[in-house]
Amino acid sequence: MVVDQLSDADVDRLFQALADATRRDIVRRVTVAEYSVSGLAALYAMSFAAVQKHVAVLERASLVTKEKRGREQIVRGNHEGLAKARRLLDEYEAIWRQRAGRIADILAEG
Amino acid sequence: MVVDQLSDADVDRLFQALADATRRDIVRRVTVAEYSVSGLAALYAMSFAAVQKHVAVLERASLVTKEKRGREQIVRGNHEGLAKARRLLDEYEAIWRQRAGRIADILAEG
DNA sequence: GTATCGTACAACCAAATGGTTGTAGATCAG
DNA sequence: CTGATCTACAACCATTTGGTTGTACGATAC
Repeated sequence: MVVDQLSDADVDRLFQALADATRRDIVRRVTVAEYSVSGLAALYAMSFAAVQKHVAVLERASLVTKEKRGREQIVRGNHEGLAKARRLLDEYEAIWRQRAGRIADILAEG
Repeated sequence: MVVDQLSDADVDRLFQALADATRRDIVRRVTVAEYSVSGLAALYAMSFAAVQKHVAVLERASLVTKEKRGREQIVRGNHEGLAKARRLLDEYEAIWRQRAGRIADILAEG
């Protein structure tokens, strides 16, 4: 049962966003607690602009959300994006199990 | 409980490999049935060499395996890679649920 | 008001990506 | 043996990516 209405481009963006260690670390951190962009930037050995770009990539992939608070931009984990990624991998697993089932059937027949 | 011994680079390769629609399609197909590299190449509007590169990316990410049979190279889905990716997302989900639990606790206290 | 902080964004650069064509080595068919 | 098929890989090209520095602007502190 296909539930999500995700275009190929959406899925590309999702996995692409997850394909970087710094971004995965950001996702973990903002899931546990709130961070401003500069708060995040302070954690990594790279420029503010670089971290800001990473956050933008995660936002486009629906893995985090940003909310303006005063002059800060608060970054939070977005469960929806993560859930979508998981559901996609679940579909692949389902295909795999079907295949395993068919093989078992064939062996049972033979 | 962390089970896998995956380096950041391994995880990068995994998600990077999944971040392309052609490659995801290849993974689905070779999970369902066996294909030679040229058999796969016939399915897509791109050169044999391009498809071969995609297969190589998937192989490095442990999402497919190749096995020589005569002059053909048979490509099959590799469940291990897929399972690793899923387990990673499961860990993220676990972090999310812990967070949700903490929030529930705070609300219960307050 | 002025200085500072947090953010956004442009311009730039090196490296990686996703594609191409061409060449060459194995393997199989006749 | 010869020719066709399957694969691998190099060289090349355009675009994207992940980083940099610099500039600009709104919000805050003094």
